Amino acid sequence: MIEYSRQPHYLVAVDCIVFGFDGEHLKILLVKRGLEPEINKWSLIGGFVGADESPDDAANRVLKKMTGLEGVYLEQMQIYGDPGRDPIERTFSVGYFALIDIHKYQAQLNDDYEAEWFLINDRPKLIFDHNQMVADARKKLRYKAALHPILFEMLPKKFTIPQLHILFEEVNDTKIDTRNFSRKISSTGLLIKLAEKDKTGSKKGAFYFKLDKKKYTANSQAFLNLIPNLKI
Amino acid sequence: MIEYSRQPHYLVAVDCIVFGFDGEHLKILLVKRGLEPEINKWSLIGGFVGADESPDDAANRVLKKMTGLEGVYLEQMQIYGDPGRDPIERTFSVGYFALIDIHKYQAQLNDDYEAEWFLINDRPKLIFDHNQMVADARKKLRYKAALHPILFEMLPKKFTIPQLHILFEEVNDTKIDTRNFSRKISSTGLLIKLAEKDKTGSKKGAFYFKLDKKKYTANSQAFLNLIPNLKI
DNA sequence: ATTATTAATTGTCGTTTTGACAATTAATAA
DNA sequence: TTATTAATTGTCAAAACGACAATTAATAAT
Repeated sequence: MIEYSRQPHYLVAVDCIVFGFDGEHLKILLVKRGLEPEINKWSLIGGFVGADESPDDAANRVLKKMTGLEGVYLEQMQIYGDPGRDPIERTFSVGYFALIDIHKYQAQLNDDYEAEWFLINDRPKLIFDHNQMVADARKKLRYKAALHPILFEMLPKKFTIPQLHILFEEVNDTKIDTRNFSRKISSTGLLIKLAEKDKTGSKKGAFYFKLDKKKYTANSQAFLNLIPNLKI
Repeated sequence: MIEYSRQPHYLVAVDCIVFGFDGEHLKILLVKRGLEPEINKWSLIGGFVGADESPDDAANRVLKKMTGLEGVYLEQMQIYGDPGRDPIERTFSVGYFALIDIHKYQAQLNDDYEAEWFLINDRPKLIFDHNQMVADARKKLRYKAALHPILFEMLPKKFTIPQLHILFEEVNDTKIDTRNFSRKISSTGLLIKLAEKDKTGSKKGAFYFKLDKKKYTANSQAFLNLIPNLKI
């Protein structure tokens, strides 16, 4: 008879791929690892799941510590649990991706934890299977963002259509026609046009928009087909 | 400094929601639990992750044992890890859902393991958080099946359009217009019409179809929008 | 042999969505 | 006043969509 006591016990951790957008490029937040093995090498932000917290709790705790932010958009990807993925001891890791407004990130934490933002396409090699995690996160972000309005999570409260446009192009690594993009975004009914314009970067200026929070909350799970000619 | 040795260690398990289709209704496979606590109560099929296997390995092992099948369609849902979800000891469980051809299921295993198929809408209460897992699995199955051609995994090699139609209606718990359904399924180009007809259940008979394996493999990740007026 | 019955199969049409395409507008700089 | 630059908006044909019911192929009944 199988009994609990005879079963092997393992460490369980979380690792977060933190995405941000600086107005031009998609970025991820990495830290220099603070413990052996592989100390001082670049890794995802993460930590062990404590005795009294769920994996989601642990991810939120780690995010709070490393970004200063609470209530971040967080999505569980999958569990990474190949034997030997951690050379010291069998460790399972629950992978998450997080979307944050990079401007809310508390920059002093860079020094505190040796954290740094990297361009998604120009990042250092990471420890263990973290490179695979990043690849998986990018794929899942692309998938989800094609169907659901989640990319707003990476923009400030006021943003312009051109900003949103660039973000979509960055995430999907493709060019999107401005006319069709505007029409599609507009047809979601999720945006509210503000009177103010963003004059940085152009003479004409681009109108600011904000999210219609009510509709956004109500429609956050809606299928939207936001990417033309989508193939995954 | 955080060190591995000071961290708590936990049990890690897998639990599988096994879906099948008997031609009329969606069903799930349940077993009477063979160990304390909650022995002899209905539960999902599952087991602990062994020292030398990944969670995917463990899920496949458990599925092989309980259904006799290998290479089953298996999809990881999420990890269940609330403290206290298992009253004996902190245990994480990786939830999977599996789609199998119910006719390939080896029925003698019913007796060997006290396993039984239940209508998805008429099933016993399950142990721990397994009821939540089933609800999550149903939702995820619906989501995935709306976008990707995965329901074929629950049908035999030869199947008819009416069979497929009923399966879609069962999964989505809604009526779907036959004309629009046929057109949409046909437009995927995934089906090959056979000469043979299925005469059971109607005088006219319904033509058998089979999957175009090549296109299926190539398109298994394609977005298809298979459900009309989809809201999730 | 003809008709009745039953379920499978197929077709139409107006509306909406899509994707490919470039001209216009609003502001500042020259 | 004109030039410049980026934001914004419009058209059109093709495809996809959803709502709708008639026809067909087989067997059973008369």
